Amino acid sequence: MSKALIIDDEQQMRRLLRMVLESRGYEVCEAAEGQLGLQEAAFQRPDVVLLDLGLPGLGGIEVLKRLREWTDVPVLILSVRDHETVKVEALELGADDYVTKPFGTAELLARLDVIQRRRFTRQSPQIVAGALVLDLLHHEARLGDELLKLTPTEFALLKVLAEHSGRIVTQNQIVKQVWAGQSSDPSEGLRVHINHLRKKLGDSGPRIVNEPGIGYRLNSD
Amino acid sequence: MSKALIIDDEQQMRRLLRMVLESRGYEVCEAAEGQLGLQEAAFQRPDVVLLDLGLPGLGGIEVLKRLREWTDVPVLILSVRDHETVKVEALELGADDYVTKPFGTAELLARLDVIQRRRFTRQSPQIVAGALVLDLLHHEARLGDELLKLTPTEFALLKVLAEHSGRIVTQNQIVKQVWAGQSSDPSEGLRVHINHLRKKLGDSGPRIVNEPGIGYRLNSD
DNA sequence: CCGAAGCGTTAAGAAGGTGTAAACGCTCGA
DNA sequence: TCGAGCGTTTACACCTTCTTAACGCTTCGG
Repeated sequence: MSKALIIDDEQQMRRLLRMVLESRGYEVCEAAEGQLGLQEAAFQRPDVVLLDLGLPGLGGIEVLKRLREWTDVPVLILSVRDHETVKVEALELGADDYVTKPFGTAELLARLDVIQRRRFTRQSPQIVAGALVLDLLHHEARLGDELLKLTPTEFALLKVLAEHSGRIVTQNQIVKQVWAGQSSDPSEGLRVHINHLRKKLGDSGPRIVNEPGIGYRLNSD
Repeated sequence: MSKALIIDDEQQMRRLLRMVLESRGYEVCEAAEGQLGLQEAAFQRPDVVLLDLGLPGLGGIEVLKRLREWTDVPVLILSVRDHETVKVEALELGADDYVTKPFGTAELLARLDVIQRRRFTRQSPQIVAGALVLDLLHHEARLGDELLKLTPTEFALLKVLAEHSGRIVTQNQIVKQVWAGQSSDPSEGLRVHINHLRKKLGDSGPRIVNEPGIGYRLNSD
């Protein structure tokens, strides 16, 4: 049986959600405030979290952020606002889906189903090259424990190199994949981005070595 | 789960293909136009591409050509035409197989299976001459376990020699292939590059022997 | 024996590719 | 409207690679 954690300050909403969820066979626990929600999450280890964005005190976004620091539990966002920015922010922080109040119970349950099903099949597609790990889903690059701060172009570039880790990738291949379908000729700028990447990768991690006249190679040792 | 990319301008065809593929467990993405198809291919990284030859705008042949500039993803050609010439052209450009519309779903799936199975067993085109292995795709030259560090010219030169391993290659032939399309006359400099190659090949591996007045020969023993 | 032709080897200048920093222009959000 | 972040361009120093030239060696025919 799955366990669900509700974090919402309105008691009425909590009661409604509890009824719907219990009727569906969920075990339910609640928290009326952000800080308590985090404690409950750590203590109860729910299988899914329903999080209201309009929390007093510690806001929903902040709760989600702290939650994501240590767990990947699926989070379904509840909000009366339909501000696109907040929605996007929440999803980028790793929320799994979003429902706008008021919502029908059918819609809620449907989205929960999707999340739960995804949970078992999901594992982020990722590319590993030595200590370097690229999480394609979350657009994250890690070097050991450290989270690299890469621009989109840098990420795409590193992705191409890491996909063929240890082998040469032609400059042509790199340009075609990173700048797919663009008319401008970035063959000059490629060197600049390589330079940036090398700086961010540092001295200890994998190295990007040049094969003069041909292309680049990512050496993961 | 494998990911398939459909590039076809007819929506009906795309829908049909999507149904068939998804029922087989493929994850499907689509593009209705050639240029978009190329972008999708770069972005989505499909495991197989289904490409219609009769595309408006950027034609199917052209799409295949550009695709092959940077990826080896298996491509299955779809076409209403049964023109032998186009078929041959596509296959020579590196298409993996060909289905003529209208086609049965069984036939389509069978060919996809073949392509997918081949994908895992396939290896880069390479030239072998004794202990020397030239990987043309990755621009790598190996002598036993050792990776040779060759300049582009040296690699091209060694490639010509290795292709005709054990046979004489005329100086003329060498120059024509290595310095194809260049105006300068490097017939003098050839000796220098041969010299460099011999040094890098060492004493134990294959030897480049001279046939006075004629050309060179690569002896793989 | 001698000279010429072809080849191997080395060195040095020329050409082109690469690393790096800085400046510019663009987009997007505050 | 402004500023931050990012992509791109530009410029220049540096290094690799290519080419050219020179010289000594071997071979072969006169």
